[in-house]
Amino acid sequence: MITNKSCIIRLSRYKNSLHRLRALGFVKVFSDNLADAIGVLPSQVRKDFSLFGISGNKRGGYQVDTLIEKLNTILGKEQTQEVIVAGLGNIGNALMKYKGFEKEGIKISACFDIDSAKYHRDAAIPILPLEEMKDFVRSKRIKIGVIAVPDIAAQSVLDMMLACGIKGVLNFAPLRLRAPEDVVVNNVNLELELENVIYFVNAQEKTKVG
Amino acid sequence: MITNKSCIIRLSRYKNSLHRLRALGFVKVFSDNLADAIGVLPSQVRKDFSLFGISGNKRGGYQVDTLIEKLNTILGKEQTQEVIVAGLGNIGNALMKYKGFEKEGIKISACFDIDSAKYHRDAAIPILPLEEMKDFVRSKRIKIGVIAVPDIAAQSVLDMMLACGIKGVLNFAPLRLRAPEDVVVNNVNLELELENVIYFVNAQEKTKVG
DNA sequence: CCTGTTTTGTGAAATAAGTAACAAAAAACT
DNA sequence: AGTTTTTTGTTACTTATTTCACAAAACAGG
Repeated sequence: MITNKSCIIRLSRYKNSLHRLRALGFVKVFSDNLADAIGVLPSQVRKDFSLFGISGNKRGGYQVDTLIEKLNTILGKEQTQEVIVAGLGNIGNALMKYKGFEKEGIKISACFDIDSAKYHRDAAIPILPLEEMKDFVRSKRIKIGVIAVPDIAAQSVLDMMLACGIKGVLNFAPLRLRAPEDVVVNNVNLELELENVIYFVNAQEKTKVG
Repeated sequence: MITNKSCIIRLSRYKNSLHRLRALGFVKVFSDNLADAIGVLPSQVRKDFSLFGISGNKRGGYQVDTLIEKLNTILGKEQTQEVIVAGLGNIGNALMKYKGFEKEGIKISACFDIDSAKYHRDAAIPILPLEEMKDFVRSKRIKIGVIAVPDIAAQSVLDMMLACGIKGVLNFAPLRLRAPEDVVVNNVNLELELENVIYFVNAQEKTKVG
């Protein structure tokens, strides 16, 4: 099992670029096309592929269709992935309306919230009470959850998800959650991402002056 | 200038943890408290601090207040950072309503969109036509922008921002944007983050079986 | 004031990640 | 058919990041 997160992220990027290239009429690509597209060196592309046993043709490059298929297999996208969302605040709402997931084979199957005013059982994406999470997740064998609840509730929602059998979580709450080793927690922290930009802009300014 | 992005991200995390620790009554902390809080080793904490010339007291640890101040200085947070947002779709909307920024000293000064139905000049955060970006950004000397527009528009919005003098961008569009070397572009791609979780969950499953 | 303990700060060692280089394969051209 | 060109796949090299280890400083207790 490859544990290098940035390598997996690159695979996703290759895949995205390949979709665009295919739309432009490309039937085969070379490592330097992909490298250009995502901003790395061609040798990085070949190395990444080599790690996952993806091979092309010497001088012939890679067949776009085959490559996309292989990447989808590696990334676990042969079938639609169902996920649940906890928390129907700003972020939860945006995620539910977000069009980007569907075309990537990701389906939000339900949203869970604590506020009964928000429940909407018959919506395209049903909004259910937290108490129903266990039944829902177990019956549908869902493995992936998104945490979009306020900080204070995040750990208890994670614990609830774990109890339901969820094995991977995307966490938007800006704190470190405790989970067993075999559970994947990926954090997205918007303040932090912005702070990062701010730091580098300031640092840039300083070096320019000094 | 330190160019190690993950190091800067850790600094932000230390700062966030320190706020929580302070709220709990901590006056001083040790490297292993912070290490625990963000999930790294104590030596990593000390090394990060050492890189930025942050020092504590041997045996006495670090004063929480002083440490927060130093981190804020490094992260460029002595004064409120103003940012603009382009695109009032799902993500743009969520960002504008999001409470997390304010307490981090980040202020969304305006939002720009192409759709005249959305304009709202007198709102707390004004929603303005894209054409007004240049005047607005220049008069307020804003350096940071957020791109939350559809893929196809992303590059042209970035170019517009660059022409306004924006020096750092947080990009939510799932493609690589071209920008000069001295401009910071930080990408947040939600599909990709989820795909990453999906990959590791699947990989976990496989190793368990095989 | 001395001894023992704790915790920092840093230079050295280990690990991980990225880059370069080149032989081998495949296609194109003559 | 042979030669040239192109592009992969992999090994070796380089750079970056993390972890270890320990001396030096600071405090506490007798």
